[in-house]
Amino acid sequence: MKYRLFDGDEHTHMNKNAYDIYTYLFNAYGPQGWWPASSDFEIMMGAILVQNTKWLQVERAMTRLRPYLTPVQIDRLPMEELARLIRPSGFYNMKAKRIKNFMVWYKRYHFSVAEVKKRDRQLLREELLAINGIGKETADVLLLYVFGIPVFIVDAYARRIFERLGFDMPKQYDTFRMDVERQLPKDATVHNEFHALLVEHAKDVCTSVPRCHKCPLLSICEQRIRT
DNA sequence: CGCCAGGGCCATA
DNA sequence: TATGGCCATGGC
Repeated sequence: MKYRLFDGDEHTHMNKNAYDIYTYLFNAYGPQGWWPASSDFEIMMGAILVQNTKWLQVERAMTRLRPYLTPVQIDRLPMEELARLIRPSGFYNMKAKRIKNFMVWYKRYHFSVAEVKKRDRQLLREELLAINGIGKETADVLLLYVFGIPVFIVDAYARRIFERLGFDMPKQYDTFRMDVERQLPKDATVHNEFHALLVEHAKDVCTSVPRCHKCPLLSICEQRIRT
């Protein structure tokens, strides 16, 4: 038996589960104040470094990278040197190249977040996705946490949590993303917190795939239609 | 020891 | 469209 997340009329209360989950998590954990970085550029680097890696490894890499943590310096850094610095994050050759690819794009905006923000949202997402090494999740992290655009980030944690709660999951990234976005206010702050809260919840209690019967979130989700 | 983490690309069918 | 191999470190 599975629960359906996104069936029915989107204007009925039956279709507000994503927002109910958000509300529960926010009340349980409080505001998270993400992304864990002290500058926009650090968020950009972190977004790439965290690909399929634990955050602890990103912190190690970031510590080594911090003396060079400005766009101009990273842009100047030889690929081999960059790879050496970010080694603890794993996949360091790939990621060094991906950072370089990203820098080529960012340079077109004169390393200015304000410049990028002038761009149309849809176009901006497409531009980011056109960079080799920037996939949908990484693009959405940048859109949300750097450029303040309200998007739902579909990561392994989000999939795992919704899966564990018994939802019949959309397979496609954008399908899942848009289904959730439809249920939340188009507010960057809400999406910012939601993603952070899902990560927090995942690290807290939802640490493995098998279904959890104790999670308090289940009582919220059980109000849903059964299939 | 083996498993896997806040992915993404590319080749193949 | 959908898998599978690949990239690589460090914690458990």
